[in-house]
Amino acid sequence: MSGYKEYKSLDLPSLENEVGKFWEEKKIFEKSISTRDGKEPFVFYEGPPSANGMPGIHHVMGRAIKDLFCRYKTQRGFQVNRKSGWDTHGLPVELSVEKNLGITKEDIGKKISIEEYNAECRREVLKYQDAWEKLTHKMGYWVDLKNPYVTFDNNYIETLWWALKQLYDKGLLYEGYTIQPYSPAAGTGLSTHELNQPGCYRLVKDTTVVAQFKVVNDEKSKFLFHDVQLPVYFLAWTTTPWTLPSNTALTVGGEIEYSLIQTFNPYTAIPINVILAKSLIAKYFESNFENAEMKFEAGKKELPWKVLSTFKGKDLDGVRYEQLLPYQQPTDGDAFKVVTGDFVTTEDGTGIVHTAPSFGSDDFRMAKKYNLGSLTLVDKQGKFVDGVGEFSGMYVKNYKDDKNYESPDVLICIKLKKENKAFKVEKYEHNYPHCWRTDKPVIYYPLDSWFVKTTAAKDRMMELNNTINWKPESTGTGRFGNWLENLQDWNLSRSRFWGTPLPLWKSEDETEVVCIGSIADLKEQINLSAENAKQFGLEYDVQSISGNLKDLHRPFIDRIYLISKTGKKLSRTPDLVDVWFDSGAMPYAQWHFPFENKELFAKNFPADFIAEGVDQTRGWFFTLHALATLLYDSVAYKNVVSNGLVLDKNGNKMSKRLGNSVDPFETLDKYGADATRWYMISNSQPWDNLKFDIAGIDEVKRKFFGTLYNTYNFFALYANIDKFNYSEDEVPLNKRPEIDQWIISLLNSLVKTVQADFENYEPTHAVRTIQQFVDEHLSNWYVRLCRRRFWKGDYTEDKIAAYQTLYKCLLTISKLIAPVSPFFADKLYIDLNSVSKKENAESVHLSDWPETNDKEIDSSLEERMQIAQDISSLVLSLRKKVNIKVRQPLNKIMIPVLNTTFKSQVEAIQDLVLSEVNVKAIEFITDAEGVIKKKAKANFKLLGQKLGKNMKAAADVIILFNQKEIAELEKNKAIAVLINDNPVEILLEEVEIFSEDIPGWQVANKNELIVALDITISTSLQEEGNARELVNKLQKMRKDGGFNITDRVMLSIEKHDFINATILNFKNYICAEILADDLQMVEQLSDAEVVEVNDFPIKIILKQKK
RNA sequence: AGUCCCGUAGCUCAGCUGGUUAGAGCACUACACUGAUAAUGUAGGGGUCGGCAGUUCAAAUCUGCCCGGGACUACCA
Repeated sequence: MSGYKEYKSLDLPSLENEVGKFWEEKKIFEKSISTRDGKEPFVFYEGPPSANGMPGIHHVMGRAIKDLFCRYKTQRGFQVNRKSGWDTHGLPVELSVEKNLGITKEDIGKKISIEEYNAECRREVLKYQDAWEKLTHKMGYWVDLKNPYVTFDNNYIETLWWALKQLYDKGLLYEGYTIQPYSPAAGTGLSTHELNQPGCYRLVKDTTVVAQFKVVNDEKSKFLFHDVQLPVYFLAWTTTPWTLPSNTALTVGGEIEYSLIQTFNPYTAIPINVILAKSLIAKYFESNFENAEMKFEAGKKELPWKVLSTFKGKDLDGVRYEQLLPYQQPTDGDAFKVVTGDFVTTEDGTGIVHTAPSFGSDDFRMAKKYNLGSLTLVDKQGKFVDGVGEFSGMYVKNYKDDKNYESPDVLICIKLKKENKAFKVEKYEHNYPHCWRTDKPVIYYPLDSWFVKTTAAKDRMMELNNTINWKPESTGTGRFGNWLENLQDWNLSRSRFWGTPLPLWKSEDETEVVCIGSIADLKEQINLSAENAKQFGLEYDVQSISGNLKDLHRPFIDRIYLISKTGKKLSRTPDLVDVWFDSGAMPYAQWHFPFENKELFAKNFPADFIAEGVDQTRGWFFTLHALATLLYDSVAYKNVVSNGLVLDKNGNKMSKRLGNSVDPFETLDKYGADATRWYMISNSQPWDNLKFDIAGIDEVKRKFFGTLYNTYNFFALYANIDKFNYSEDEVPLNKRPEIDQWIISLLNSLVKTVQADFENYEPTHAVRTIQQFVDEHLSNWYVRLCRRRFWKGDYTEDKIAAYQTLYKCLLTISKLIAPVSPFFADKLYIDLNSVSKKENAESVHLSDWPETNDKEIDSSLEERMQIAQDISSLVLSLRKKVNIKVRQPLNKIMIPVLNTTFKSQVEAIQDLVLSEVNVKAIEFITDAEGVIKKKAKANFKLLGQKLGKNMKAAADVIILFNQKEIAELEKNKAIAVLINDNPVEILLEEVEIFSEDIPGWQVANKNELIVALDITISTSLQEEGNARELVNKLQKMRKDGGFNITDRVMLSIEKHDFINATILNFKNYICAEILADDLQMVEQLSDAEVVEVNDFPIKIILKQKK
């Protein structure tokens, strides 16, 4: 029979390689699903990564979390399908293609055809697929890579169309002309997601101006001119002076108080009256010069001012003013008047907001509400259109990196200053969004877009969100909840090339719109178009148009046009769909639902579990949720883990630029996936950021895997000698020694804890608990104390019990760690099981989660063992204090006992302790002898509630209780005392009674436990100590001599006064320990080895018996 | 600017619903032990629990404000 595999060293990477090959050959992953056929599914959705970039170490983190719960659920008996996916559309792909080809957006369709361009994107997008798959295998992430969903797939797109059509039919898809972030440099609108790439908002210094808008004196405004004949101006602040030519209104807050102030223009010194929010006066005027003499020179600081009147914003409603920069006038509505809006604040500016409907969304809203006209005097390239005087053709920001660039912001301010239209011009530092791709400032610009009316389902989305189990909870209620509360409609349109085309066909006059929900639908529309065309005598070649259906991307789809029944030509709206729609619709699209797999979909919706980075909260987590709510009035996922970032060891973000990023392949190659995964999961909660330190992986490897490996090797070594293969009947637990019962009890508790933690998506606690069990309890206590049981004596029931116990612990551990460290776990499982054949699973990942047995949990035993460990630790520390090595036996330890339960607890573990600390006996000291002095201490928790304010005084009283008082308390279970002159009865259970030091002994204590050690060494103890020392040296000689553990030996020792008696008295012991068949004392030994035994040189010859 | 998370030993982190010597591992130092040996044990130093206030008999723990780090959100003129 071949025994348990023994190992020379722990080499995780090569072990993983081997296990990985085994999984592949035996199709273990496939079996982990197929063997669960018919079982309850546990539905997991894989968030699709984009394979146009290399995977990073944070992907290992994210995937470790996903993998561990899927594996765990499999062990629990669920069937866990894991379809992989690739996110293939979107700007990042397009941009890297542009970069590769050295082109810009404007070149597409000119220098390169859309067809070629998109073909390039298709190639680019899976550029690193190999690397991703390699990482997947290497890190042991189990996901079905053979049948991934790919978002550029026609089938996938068809489902997206279906979803869009559903929304369209429900009236949840609409077209709107709105103000959106727009990057003139990139020539595209930007999504909020893109705008919120890290670093997009940057502190910039802009030239800002408080402009003067001259009030028209008429019926409405005459209250402003009542006292004075001076011109009156509204003061309005802007950080974007370039929008001033497009100003068509001013917005005030209806309830905000405004003041009319008499003063001078600081630049021209022309006497003026100005209007601004009362609470902001101090921002522009110094209190020193209030009501000063009305005299001012340009450039001086002493600007006199005087409040003439104060009124509410609503009084200004409808007041007209003269256009500030009259280059062009709006034709689409009223203009140049004051309106009221609730968004106005008095935090900065003047409380009067310059309103340019084309360049701000609040502005746009005001324009809609008050039917204001608009001026769009900047084109899509970001330059002023013709007809804006000297500014015509100028770029509003330096988009072209022109060295001689002059900012229109500055020029406009200069102009306004000269014309007595600027009250204050200054540089101002503020956050402003920039295009993440071009680094250039974004402007807000009116664009036509299609929206999903997510606001319609806002309340429902919030309700459904409350049913989702978020880890951590705060992300769900806080970050996600707040986001839902402030929900805006979802802007779907993207004017790009590589992505899912919007399935909308429109007539040129925009009166007719068709939304297509499937390829069949489109075919039908094409056939209908042919009929309609015939009716109107138009040409329409069904064949050539249908030829464009093979690939639903642009440009083919754009070539399809339709003819409506009124004879109008309908062309496709050229926009693409936001890529987040792609991934948000993956629950449906991954199955090509509803065109195929209806049942499969029904079984796999919603997901039980998803996990991604916290940065996906407003990304994937949102789009999944929004679409599920809108389409199915359901959540898309029931449990979601949002993990934090992986930072470098100093807590900085990893970036290629800083050179502090960690290569996942290198890490996995060097340390292995198991150690890396274990480190990541154990080091910090998944939702906290991980400060990734390579040294931590090393520690995990040594501390955890090293210990576990050592424990296994220890087991294998002796089990092989004894040919233990678990063929014997199970030794009943109650027939096994206490220590076996104890470790089994702990093991049961461990399984329970770990199981609960995994169920609650708390992997970190689970992993730490396992680690503690393996290190502290299994290795450093159980194995350490039981070593002799394994290598001493015959193959008795006790020995079998020891093997069975340790085997069970190891096998159970292999199952518990399988979700987190799948390779090592499987190796351990297979190595154990291949000899015992106790289980019939081929791999730990096909095995079932261990059962727990509450009857095997014995908390009083666990408590006892804790006492044993404490006593041992105290005795060892005492030995250390007096410098007596453990090999030197001592007579006794003494322990004061204050009650009988404690005494019986110690008696039960007496033998363990005695052999552990090498002492002959435990002596119990009771207070009957009067040796120990009792003390009492308040139980703060109990007494605090009872006494409240008197707690402190009571504690002081109790600690001073004398022996008599304590005796009374113990006898009567209560004692009456005076606390702050109040009579109070203190109950026995409200105090803790402990003993003070034992006078005259070497004592040590831990909390209430006190241990004293008798350190007198008699001659026989000394001899025994010598014997043990000698045995130790002989064992070393055996080992150095390369003897096998089971080899028998012959021993000769040269006589020496120091050792003669020892050998005489302990001959049998010595021989037994070192497996000597013969021990001879000789007068003189030549060629002998000299060993020091307790400082005396002893000559010895040790020979292997042939 | 708002929302959320984090701040405990040199490092990485525990410390649950407030309760009296604030813990563990790593690292460091010293000493032991050892047929699990590229392990193990014991002891030691090292903390104003980010700061300030409040609630309470009692605060690392609850509340408020502030500081520092991070994430997310944001047209704030």
